[in-house]
Amino acid sequence: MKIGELAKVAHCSVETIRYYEKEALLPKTARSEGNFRVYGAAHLERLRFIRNCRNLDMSHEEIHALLALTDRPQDGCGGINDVFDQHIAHVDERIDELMQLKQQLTTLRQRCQTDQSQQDCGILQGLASMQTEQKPHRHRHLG
Amino acid sequence: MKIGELAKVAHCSVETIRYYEKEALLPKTARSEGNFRVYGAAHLERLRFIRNCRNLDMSHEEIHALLALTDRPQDGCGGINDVFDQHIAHVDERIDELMQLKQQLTTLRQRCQTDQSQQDCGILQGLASMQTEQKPHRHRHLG
DNA sequence: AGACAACCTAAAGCTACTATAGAGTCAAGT
DNA sequence: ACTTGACTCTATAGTAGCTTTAGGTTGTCT
Repeated sequence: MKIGELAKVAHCSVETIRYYEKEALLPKTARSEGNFRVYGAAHLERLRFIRNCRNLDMSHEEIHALLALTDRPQDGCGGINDVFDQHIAHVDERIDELMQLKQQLTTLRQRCQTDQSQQDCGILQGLASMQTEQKPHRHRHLG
Repeated sequence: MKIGELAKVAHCSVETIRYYEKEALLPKTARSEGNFRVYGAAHLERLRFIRNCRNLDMSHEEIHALLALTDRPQDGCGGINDVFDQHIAHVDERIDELMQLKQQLTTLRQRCQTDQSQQDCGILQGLASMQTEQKPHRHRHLG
């Protein structure tokens, strides 16, 4: 199977596959005579694994960790569970942050209900006058 | 006021201020004899505005739009309200996505409660076998 | 033989910064 | 006067996870 077909069955772009190879999430493949990448079932399985992890918003770092763990099947799955639990914790944190954010936005939004003069716009007043504060920086891969 | 002092009172880094200038969120300032940037109260106000928007997770694009609107005070604040409403909608969408994600993660997590063999690990089985699907791509600045 | 799709590599672009390198400015202390 | 140290300057690269672009090669069809 060539890269285009793999991309189709795995529902991702050709460029993404080449990118994963460069990032060592996927191994380097054999090449055809004309220097085309050649893939088999094992590659598809690994790519599916990666794409599923990405759909769960895991970072490449987390996926690398998972793949390294699965490369040592004799170790059991405790480490895998740990990576998973940490990721769930990340998602929880981000949800909490966004809920607070929404609260702030809604409160501010209520300060201007109509299309009035900018002078009187409660949103603009709020944005200009709020005390700017430091935000604790968050987990980047969850935005 | 020099850049270091502005950074302190606005609670952001010197580098961020220079970056905002390059991005045209802040105007180019006058310079001192020794080529240092010189700021006044108006700059501080604008920077506070920007930082407050960023704390509300608005993108530079959104902030540019807001600033352009405030540069025409005679237009009223309807456009500003629109930008705000759209941003709130973005946050809502992202919260919904993360809630669904959490649901998936939790379900998957329940498939493996103990440190067992990888062969039997329900999480690994899930990651390997789930149908990979296209995700609608989300608003980048909310992660 | 010529056209066209699919493939190749390398490099730049995206967001919103942060970090680094190397050089210049300025005020205080000796 | 000289040095030290804090602050400033510009330019460049790095971050995550791709996407896009440019320019060239391979393979297939007519």
